[in-house]
Amino acid sequence: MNIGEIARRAGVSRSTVSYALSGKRPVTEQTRQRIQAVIDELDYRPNAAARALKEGRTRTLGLVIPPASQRLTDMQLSFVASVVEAAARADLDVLLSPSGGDHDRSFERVVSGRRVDGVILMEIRLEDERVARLHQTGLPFVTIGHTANPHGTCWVDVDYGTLIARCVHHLADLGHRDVALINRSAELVAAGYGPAHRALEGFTEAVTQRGLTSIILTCGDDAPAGEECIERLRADHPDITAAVTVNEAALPGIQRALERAGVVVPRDFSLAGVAARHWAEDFRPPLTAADVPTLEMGASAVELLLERIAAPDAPVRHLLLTPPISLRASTGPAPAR
Amino acid sequence: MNIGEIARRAGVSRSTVSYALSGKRPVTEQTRQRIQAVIDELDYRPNAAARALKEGRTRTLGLVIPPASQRLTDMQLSFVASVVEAAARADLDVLLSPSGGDHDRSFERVVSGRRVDGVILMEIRLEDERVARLHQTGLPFVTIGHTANPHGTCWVDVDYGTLIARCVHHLADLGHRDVALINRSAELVAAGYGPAHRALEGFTEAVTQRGLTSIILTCGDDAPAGEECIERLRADHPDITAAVTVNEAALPGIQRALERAGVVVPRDFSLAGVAARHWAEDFRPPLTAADVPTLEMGASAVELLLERIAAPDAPVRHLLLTPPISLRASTGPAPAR
DNA sequence: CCTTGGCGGCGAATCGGTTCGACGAACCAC
DNA sequence: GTGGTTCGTCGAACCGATTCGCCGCCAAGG
Repeated sequence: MNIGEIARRAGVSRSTVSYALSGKRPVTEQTRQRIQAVIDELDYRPNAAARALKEGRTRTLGLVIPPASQRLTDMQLSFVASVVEAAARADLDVLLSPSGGDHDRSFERVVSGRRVDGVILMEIRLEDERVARLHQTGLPFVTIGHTANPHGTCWVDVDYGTLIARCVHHLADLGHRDVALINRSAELVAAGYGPAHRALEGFTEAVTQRGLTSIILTCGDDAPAGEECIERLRADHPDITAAVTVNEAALPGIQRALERAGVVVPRDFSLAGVAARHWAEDFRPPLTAADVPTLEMGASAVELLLERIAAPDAPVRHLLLTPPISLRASTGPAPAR
Repeated sequence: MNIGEIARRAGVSRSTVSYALSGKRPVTEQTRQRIQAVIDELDYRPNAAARALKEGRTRTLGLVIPPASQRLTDMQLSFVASVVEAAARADLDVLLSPSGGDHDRSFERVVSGRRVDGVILMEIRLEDERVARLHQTGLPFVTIGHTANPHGTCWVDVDYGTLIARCVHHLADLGHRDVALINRSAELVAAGYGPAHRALEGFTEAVTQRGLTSIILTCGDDAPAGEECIERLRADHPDITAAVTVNEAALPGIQRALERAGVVVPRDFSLAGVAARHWAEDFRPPLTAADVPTLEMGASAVELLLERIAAPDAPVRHLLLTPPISLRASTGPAPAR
């Protein structure tokens, strides 16, 4: 069931079948219908490999994900979903490539076997050798998140620094004088993970600006770590009244530890941060937070990538999103001493 | 940077380069090294499309996922991760295809454009037209979950019926006389979603066998639905003492609602079920549950698929897993009346 | 010295599409 | 009737790999 078979049965040449399908040259309505009839009958679909070989493009996007062995976070998953969704809308397929760990073979296959027309990279480190590698190959790519040097690369990101700073200002406005930052895990900070670093920067800046006492904590990406973190915080700083966080996965644990300690939010303790919407809404009471627009980010990443594939030499573009902070019910005035 | 370029620079023919790379015919160590040197220098990697065209296989697996618009559950994500992981180990790439909704174009591209060597299908409905379509195309495939007619198709699944029945027996052994089933959403049940149906079957059978009073509830796949479900349950049946569930995503809400109502688990109320491990462990108190072995299932699915690709006419194989129920702390003797 | 055989390497065909140049027929204008 | 267009179609080249058949060379055996 190749194009030759179709051509033979329809009594035309292979090129005519091709033109009938692509419309790149006119074909009589009559022959077009005859061809279409044969195609429908045989359920023919052109071979993707042959087409890719001749056209020099694969109609496929590569999506590089963190190694699957470590559980993907909800937010990462959400990016995957939105990228796949956006790609499907553009009639493109998505090839997954776990990178890091011992999976660099997969990454190499994808980026240098011309298996894809472009790549979307997530979970960017401040210094990321994969970015260097992609620049080297010349393959168009867009990152979700950005490296220490933001120029020269297309990316989409959330402005964690500004958002965390806004949260701090919000808490300061409410009269809080001591604020803690519940950051991502110590490993991620050590590895130079951008959001963790930028959250820290924004926090430090805002805290200094407002003359607040600050406490900085790292916390693993799961509920037990969140519990443990709040216990640590209350043990070391019993009179703390507010915290900001970028660690959405720890929220259920944070909530549990606060409840167990008899701390009423927001009467005794205010919490704000950056989190995907459902994490914020599932928190009790609902969390005042900037909702990370994962869907929009994935879609934008695909959009930027398609632009870049179409015009590889156009100047790079960036998208730094600063979604508004949704006031919910987890922040209130500082308790009187 | 194609194979011809390498051949020219190394002073050999294209076929020799190919043989040097594949080792399918002997090549002098000397020329092999000369070729390798050129390859390293130019960072050459064979064009995947050309190879796929000639070889007739793509070294790529298709993974059909539910439409990404509806948030994927944790378990689905876990399958995706484990499939990608297992495929990477076999040096295969994974092409993602959202299906359902208006994404059938993507599905069609993947299954009939010979873009992949085989397909893994998840979120199977009891009557699933995608399975029929795949049978029609003759493309090897394996499903995670199975259809109403389990014969004729390769699949890997968890035996929800047996597991839920075991949970019911466990509760009956503890003296509980009234047991509720907290199933998946009404929509899923209506759509003929296998796990929901089989959980119901197993539940009904066990409850009948032990002569218990049963209550059957459906519940959406998120925390708020879980809360609402427990409230409904306690309003309609205030004296209920035990429940089983296959709805892991509702667990946080279930926990919250029970706490709020002052119900102490397991003193006043026992809960058991089937859930991915971390859901069970995050529950307070930790949930007595059969841990769905998602990693193993994904890996097995890939394994079965590879077998099937190698020998398409071999008899189909099934893998019905019945993981043991881990006794944790959420079940106890029925309270005295 | 001639034959046989194994080894290393080469050339050409092939996979299944797309695309370019060309060609015949029909049509119009002069 | 002839020349120029336009339209629809065809044939052939091409994309970049793999693989089959063949050939030349050198060593071993008769």
